[in-house]
Amino acid sequence: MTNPVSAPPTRPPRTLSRDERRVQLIEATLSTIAECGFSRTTLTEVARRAGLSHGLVLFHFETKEKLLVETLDYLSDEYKANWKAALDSAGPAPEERLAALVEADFSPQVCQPSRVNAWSAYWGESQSRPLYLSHCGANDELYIRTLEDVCAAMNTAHGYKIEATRAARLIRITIEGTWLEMMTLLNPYDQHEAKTTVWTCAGLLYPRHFGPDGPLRPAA
Amino acid sequence: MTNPVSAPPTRPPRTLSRDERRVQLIEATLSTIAECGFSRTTLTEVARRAGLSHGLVLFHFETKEKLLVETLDYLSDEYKANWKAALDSAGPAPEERLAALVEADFSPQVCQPSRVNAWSAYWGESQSRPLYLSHCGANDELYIRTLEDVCAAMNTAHGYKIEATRAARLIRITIEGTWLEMMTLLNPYDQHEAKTTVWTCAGLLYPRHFGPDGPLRPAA
Amino acid sequence: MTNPVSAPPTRPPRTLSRDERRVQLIEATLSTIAECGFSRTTLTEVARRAGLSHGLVLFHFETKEKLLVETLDYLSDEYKANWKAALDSAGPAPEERLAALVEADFSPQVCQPSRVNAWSAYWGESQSRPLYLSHCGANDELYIRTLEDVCAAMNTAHGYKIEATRAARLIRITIEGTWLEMMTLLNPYDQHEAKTTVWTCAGLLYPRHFGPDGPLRPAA
Amino acid sequence: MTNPVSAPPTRPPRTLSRDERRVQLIEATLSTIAECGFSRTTLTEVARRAGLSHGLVLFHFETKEKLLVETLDYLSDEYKANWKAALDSAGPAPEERLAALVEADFSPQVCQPSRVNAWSAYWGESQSRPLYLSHCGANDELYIRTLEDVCAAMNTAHGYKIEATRAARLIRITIEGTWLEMMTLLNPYDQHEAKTTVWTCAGLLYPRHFGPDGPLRPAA
DNA sequence: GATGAATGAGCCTTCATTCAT
DNA sequence: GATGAATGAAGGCTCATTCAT
Repeated sequence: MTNPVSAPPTRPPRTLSRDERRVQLIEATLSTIAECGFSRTTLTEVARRAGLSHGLVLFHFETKEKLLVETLDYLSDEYKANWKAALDSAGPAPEERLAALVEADFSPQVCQPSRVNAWSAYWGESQSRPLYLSHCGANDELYIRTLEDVCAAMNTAHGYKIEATRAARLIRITIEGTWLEMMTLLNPYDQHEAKTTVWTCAGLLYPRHFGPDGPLRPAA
Repeated sequence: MTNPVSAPPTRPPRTLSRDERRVQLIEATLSTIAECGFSRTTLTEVARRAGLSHGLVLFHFETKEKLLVETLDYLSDEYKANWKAALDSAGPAPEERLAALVEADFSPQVCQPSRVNAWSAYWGESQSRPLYLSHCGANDELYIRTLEDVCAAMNTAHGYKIEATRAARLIRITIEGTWLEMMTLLNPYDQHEAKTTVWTCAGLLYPRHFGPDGPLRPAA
Repeated sequence: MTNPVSAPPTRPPRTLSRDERRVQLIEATLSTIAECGFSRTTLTEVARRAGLSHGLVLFHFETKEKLLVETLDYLSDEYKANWKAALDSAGPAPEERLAALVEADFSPQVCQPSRVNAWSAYWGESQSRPLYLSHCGANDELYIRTLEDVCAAMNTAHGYKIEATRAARLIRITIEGTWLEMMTLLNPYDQHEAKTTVWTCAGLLYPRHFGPDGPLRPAA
Repeated sequence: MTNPVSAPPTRPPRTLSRDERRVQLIEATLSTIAECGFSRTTLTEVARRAGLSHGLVLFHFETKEKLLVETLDYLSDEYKANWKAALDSAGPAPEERLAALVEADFSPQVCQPSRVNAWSAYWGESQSRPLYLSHCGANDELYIRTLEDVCAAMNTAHGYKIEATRAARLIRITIEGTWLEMMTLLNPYDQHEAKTTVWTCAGLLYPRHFGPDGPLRPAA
C-alpha cells in the first residue's frame, strides 16, 4: 500500500540505469498526483512511494517544477504513442481508424486511474500554470487534427454530411467527459458504460457504422 | 458628498454585514483559485484580493479547509439555483425544459472564467479530497436526475427512442467537455462555438427539435 | 551564554515596537556573525539568540539576504554616526579633529568584538558579494574624504609637508590593521597597545602634535 | 607521437601524481574561495573548476574541512617560502633585508587576487573557526619576529630610536591594510600606489633609508 | 584512481494558525 | 470586529558524505 511501485523491501538496486530510475520516479510522481492531488504532491511523498530518498529525486530532476514538467511530457508522450500505435495497427477504412482511436483511449495503459487522475489534476492547474498548455498544446492539436481528418474521410467515403470539425470535437469531448465523470461522480459508472456512451455518440454521428455496442458488423 | 437622506450607497462599505463579508471573501477565494490554482491559493492571497487582513479570513471561516468547503458549497448552490431558476421560467414542454437547462449552463453568471476555472480546480482535486464528492455529489445527482427526466419526457412526448440515461449523460458531458476545452486548448474556441457543439449533440439526439443553432422553430 | 541579547526567560514581550524588534534581531545577527562566522550564520541561530522563532525573523526582514543587508547598513550607519558625533564635539583645530577621529574608532560602541568581527566577516565576503561595496562604499568614501580634509588642514595650519591623501590612508589602514590583528593573532595585543600603535603612526606624520601616547599637550 | 625516452611533457596529463592532483585541487579551492566567498565554496564548485568529479575531492582530502585546512596550510607555506626566499637573496644590511621583506609581499605570486581574497576570507572566519589561528599563528609569529629582528637591527646599525616591536607592527599592518583596501574600496587604488603607501610608512620610520619610492640610493 | 548515484542533515522559505492588542 | 505580531510544521533545495561500480 505504501509502495505501489514495487520497490524491494531492502535497498533498491543500484543497477537501475539512469533512464529506468527516471521512469521509476516519474511513475511514482504520477501515482502521487493521482492519489494526493497536485497541492499535496511533495517530493518526500514521491520519494517515499519510490522507496528512495528525496535527495535522489532532485539529483535526477533538479527541481520539483522540472519533475512535474517531465512527468507531464511523459504522460503526454505515452498518450500520443498509444493512439498512434492504434492507428498504425488499424485498417485503412475511416471507420476502422475511428474505431481504433476510440478504443485506444480506453486501453488499460492510458485509461488507468493514475493516468486519468493525473490528467485531471493537470487540467485543474492549466489556467494558472503555463505548464500544461505549453507542453501539451501541440500534442493535443495533432490529435484533434488527426481525428478531424478521419471524420472528414467518413464524409468522403460514406456520404455523411456532419461537419468534420464538430464531429471530431463531439467524439473527443465525449471521451474526456466520461473520463471526468468516472472521477467526479458520487456513484460513477464503469468503463464499459463509459465506452457505450461514446459509441452511442459515434452512432448518432455515423449511424450506418457505429452503435452503442461499437462498430457495426460489415454485414450491416 | 454625503447623502443625508438615504444611506450613501457609493461609499465603500467599511463594515459589511456578516454575510456580506463572507460572500466577499468567498468571491475572493474563487478568483484566487481561478487565477492561482489550488496549490497556490493561500489565505494571504485571498485576503489581499479582498483588501482585508488574513487574520479576518480565519475569523470568519475558522480554517482554510472550511473556507474551501464553503466556497465549493457557494459555487454548487449558485449553479443549482441557476438551472432551477431557468427551469422555473421555462414552458412545460420537455423540449422547452431541455433548452432552458442547456442555456442555463452558458449564462454569464455560471459560465464566467472564475467559475469555470474553479470547477476545474475542484475536479482536479476530487479524487484526493473527499471534499468535492461529499459536497457536490448530491447536487450533481439531482441535476442528472432532472436532465434524465426531461429526456424521458422527450421520448414519451415525441416518440424518440434514445435511452434517457444515456441521452442525458451525453448532453451533460458535452457541456462539461466544452467547458474543459475552453480552458485547456492552446487555441480555444469561443462560447458561441461551444454552444453550437452542444446543440449539435442535442440535434443528433432529437433531430426534430434541435439543430446546431439551437431549438428548431415550432414551424418545423 | 546561549542568549547574549538579554531575552527574558519567559515569553518575549509583545510590547516591543516594530523598530525595537528589528534592532533586537539585528543585534542578534551581529553577534551571530561575530561568533559563528558568515558561513554558519543561520536564521535559526539568529532567532535562538534573540529568544524568538525563526519565522519572526523572516516576518520582519522577508529574506535572509535582506537581513544581512540591513545589518550591514545598521553597522555602517552606527559607525558613521559615531565618528560624526566625535567630530561635532571636537574643537576646531585640525589636530583636535584628527584626535577625535582616531579616538572615535576605539570607542566602546564601535570597537567591541561583535562589531569588529562583523566588519571582518563582511570584508571577507566583499569580493564575492556586491553587498558590501554597494552598501558601504559611499560611507567609506565620505570617511576617507573627511580624514583627508583634516590632514590637509594639518598641512595648511602647521606647515607639515606630507601629502594629505597618503597621510589619511596611513592613519586609516593603521586603525583597520590593528582591528584585524586583534582578531587574527595567536597572542593578540590589547586595545591600549593598538591605540599606541596608531598614535605612533600619527606621531611620525605630525611629530609636533602627536606621540605614542596620543596628542601632545599644548605645553609641548 | 609518444616519446619513448622521456615522459611526454606536452600531453595533457591524464593521471597526475598524487601531489600534483592535490595541488590542482587546492588551487581550485583557492580560486573558488576568492571568487565565491567562504560561504558558497562547495565541493562541487571546487571540482568543477578543477575539471574533476566531486567524489575525487573527498578521495584526496577525506573531508571538506580538511581540504580547507590544507588549502590554508598551502597558502601559509607559500607565503612563508616567498618571504624566506626573498630574505635569502637579500644582502646582509638590515635596510636590504627590510626592503626584501616588503617587496616580497608585493610579488606576483603572493599578491595575486586569488591569494589576497583567500586570506581575507580566512581572516573573516578566523574568530569563529579555530582553524586559522591554529594553522597560521605560528607562521605569523615567525614572520613578526623576523620583521622585529630586522627593525631592531636598523636601530643597532643606524642609530634609529623607534621601538622595534612597534615599527615592525606598523610596517606589517600597513601592508595588510593596503591589501584589504584593494578589495574593499569602491574605487580601489592600484598596487603601485599601495606600495608607495608602505614605503612612505617605512620612510617615516627610517627617513635616511626609505622614501615614498622605496629604498634611498646608497648615496644617502 | 575516478565517477556519479544515493543518502540525509540542515538550510531558507512559505503558510496556516494562534493570540495580544 | 479587525489587525498584525508571533509560532512552528512542512516543503523545496543545497550539499557534505558514503559507496557501488
